[in-house]
Amino acid sequence: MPRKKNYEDKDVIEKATNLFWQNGYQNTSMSLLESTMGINKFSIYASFGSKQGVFLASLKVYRDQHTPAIIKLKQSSQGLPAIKQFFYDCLDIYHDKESSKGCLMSNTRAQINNKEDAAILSEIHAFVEYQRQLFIEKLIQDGLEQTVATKKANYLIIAKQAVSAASKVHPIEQVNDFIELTFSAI
Amino acid sequence: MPRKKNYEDKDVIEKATNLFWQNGYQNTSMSLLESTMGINKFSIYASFGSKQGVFLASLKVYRDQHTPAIIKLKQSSQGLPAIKQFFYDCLDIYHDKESSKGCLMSNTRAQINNKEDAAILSEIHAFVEYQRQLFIEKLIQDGLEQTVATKKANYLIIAKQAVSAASKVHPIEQVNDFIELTFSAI
DNA sequence: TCCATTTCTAACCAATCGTTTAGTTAAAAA
DNA sequence: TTTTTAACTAAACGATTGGTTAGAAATGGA
Repeated sequence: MPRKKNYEDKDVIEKATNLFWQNGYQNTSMSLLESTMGINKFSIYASFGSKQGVFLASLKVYRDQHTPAIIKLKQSSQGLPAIKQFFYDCLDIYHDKESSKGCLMSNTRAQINNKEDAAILSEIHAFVEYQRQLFIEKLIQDGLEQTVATKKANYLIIAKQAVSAASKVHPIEQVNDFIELTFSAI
Repeated sequence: MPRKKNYEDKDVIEKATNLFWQNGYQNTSMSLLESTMGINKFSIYASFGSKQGVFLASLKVYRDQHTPAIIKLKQSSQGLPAIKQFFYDCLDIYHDKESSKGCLMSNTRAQINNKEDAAILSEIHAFVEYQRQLFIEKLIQDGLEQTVATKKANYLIIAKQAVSAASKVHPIEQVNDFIELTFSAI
């Protein structure tokens, strides 16, 4: 009996994701979201509850973009080389015609320090922790001991953060060199 | 003939520096600066022109805090080991009773994306580029070729960014491990 | 056709942002 | 002591922030 929505949550949240990715959470205002998503503030709040709600939904969209690369890594028979390939696959995700926007998760963690954004930080932590566990799994698959694998996974997680930050500032060749040298260390 | 100022620019800008370092540029409001610096908004604008002016002055204070570590690196007879020591010296600067605030320059570069903040980004770029050149200089001192030294310096600059970001999130032992593995690669 | 229900538009809210200004106070030159 | 000049206080500026709401428009079952 009610009136029908003339937009799909999936469609508008994808536009929001790209906007957050470009501008960051704080630098993306509700009015900008309004015009980019193509729907009214009322509709945004009806569908997502708050600006943070829109962002959390965007993080899920962003997370899902990694699923192919994650599956590829998970199912690889190789260990360390597959992790390196995963670095390059993610680097591809960061890039968007000529320039890199970096990793939305890493970007956000660097921009947020309010306590009220705990839900966001927790989502980011889960994203990173999942990858860390996956790295450990693959390194053990290579025959490494648990403690050694963990240490190297910690190293790789920090290095991956660096790849995200560096891709936004440094030329792609320097980022590639960084990845190669990073993996030559272990 | 005029009335005397009852504050020193040097004193109030030091307080502003710590505030920016804790909260970031955008999350530090003029009212917060007012109360922390202990002077009125009028005085802030009289002395520094704008919020960006306060921040640029803060960046200079921050830069100067690195002078001892820079001199130590510059005058060292060692090459790569001295650079590693420089990493640890900077890590000390980031730490402030129990927790790390990271590098103010790195933090800011990760937080800023407005075009109007070009002056800030240029200051940061100069800070980083100076260190990159210094790394190249020390690596050549080790007997490396120019091109090889440059490649390794690029790697180290990205790694140093990573140290800053990681120090804010990961336990100190993991950051130390990262530094050791980073330098074992070259 | 009427009614219940939901989405839409558009104006509006209080709070806060960085910045400015009118008016007062203090201090040194005259 | 008077005058001049700059530093001070405090209030307000217009713009923008995230968020709300009243009422019109649209839908489908009765």
